Amino acid sequence: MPLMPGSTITLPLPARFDLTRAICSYGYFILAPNHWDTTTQRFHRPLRGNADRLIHVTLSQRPRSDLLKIACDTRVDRAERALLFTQLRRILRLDEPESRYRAWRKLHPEAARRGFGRVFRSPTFFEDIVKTMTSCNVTWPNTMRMNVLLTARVGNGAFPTPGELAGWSPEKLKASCRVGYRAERIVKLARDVVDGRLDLAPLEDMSRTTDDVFGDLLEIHGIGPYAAANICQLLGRYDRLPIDTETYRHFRQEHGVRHKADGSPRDLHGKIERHYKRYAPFQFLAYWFELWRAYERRVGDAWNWDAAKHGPTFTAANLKDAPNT
DNA sequence: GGTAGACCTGGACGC
DNA sequence: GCGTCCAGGTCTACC
Repeated sequence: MPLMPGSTITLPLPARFDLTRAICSYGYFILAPNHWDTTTQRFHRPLRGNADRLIHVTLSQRPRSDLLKIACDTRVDRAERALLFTQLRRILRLDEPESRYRAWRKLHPEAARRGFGRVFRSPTFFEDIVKTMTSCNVTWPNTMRMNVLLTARVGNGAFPTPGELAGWSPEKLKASCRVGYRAERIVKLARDVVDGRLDLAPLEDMSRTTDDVFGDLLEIHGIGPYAAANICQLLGRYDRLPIDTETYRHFRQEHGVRHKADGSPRDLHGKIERHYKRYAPFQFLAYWFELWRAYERRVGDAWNWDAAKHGPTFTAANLKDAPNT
């Protein structure tokens, strides 16, 4: 992505922050419109400025620097700089208190040594919900394709806003972006947000309990137990585990649980929750660190993953027979 | 409360 | 090239 002349701004970072680790920590970092350049180790994506105008940013950090460098492809004013900071703080989880991550590092020294803590997410809560919808009941390469098409055909190069998606019919979205039956759910979500029937702010309220938020998320059409738990972690609530078939596969391979000893899926579900309970309230981070390390042992460090080359390898068919060495 | 079947797509496979 | 099967999480109808 060529850099156009524009503003370069900086954002202070907490001690020990590592941009590479923070970005390359969750699969969404290779979903459009995110782009991680494995050669330069820089992160590109479009963000929204005044009146939702597009601003392409390139993020970089010098070794051991406590400043994030943000190169923009256009000049930004003070108001837009504040908008960019809000979105970037969310992506990098800089809006979460550092004390939480100190507690996490103390609880899990191995993760601390690897610099694993802040897990990548989207610049807006809405994008995280839609990305989660596109990751359900579908293989990972298909999730990647849906996000490419949503970005290209609805968002004109950026991830679509609720307003943009609300203007599409489910039929047109299905045909154009290959999202299948998710089209009706995505459009309904967008329209509910635009029309004020769904207020996302209470879901981001960290003074509420996770059980409360989880229950509200289940009220959203298209969000079931797995998606709600995943959205909880995206909201910074790590005490819920998004357990899916990939979790089952990983747990069986990583912990040597045999099929005969598994019992029913519900039994295995309970076993998984009991296993990670020791890391409360950071169960998700412990689980994800373990799963992410298993992926890296197979295909190399995440910061060298190229979307086109490595994306298609993350399918159950490819992973199920390979040992977690 | 539990369960079966439909939803939708793309890839794998057999012919 | 075509048809069939499969993986994936959620919803709905039914018991």
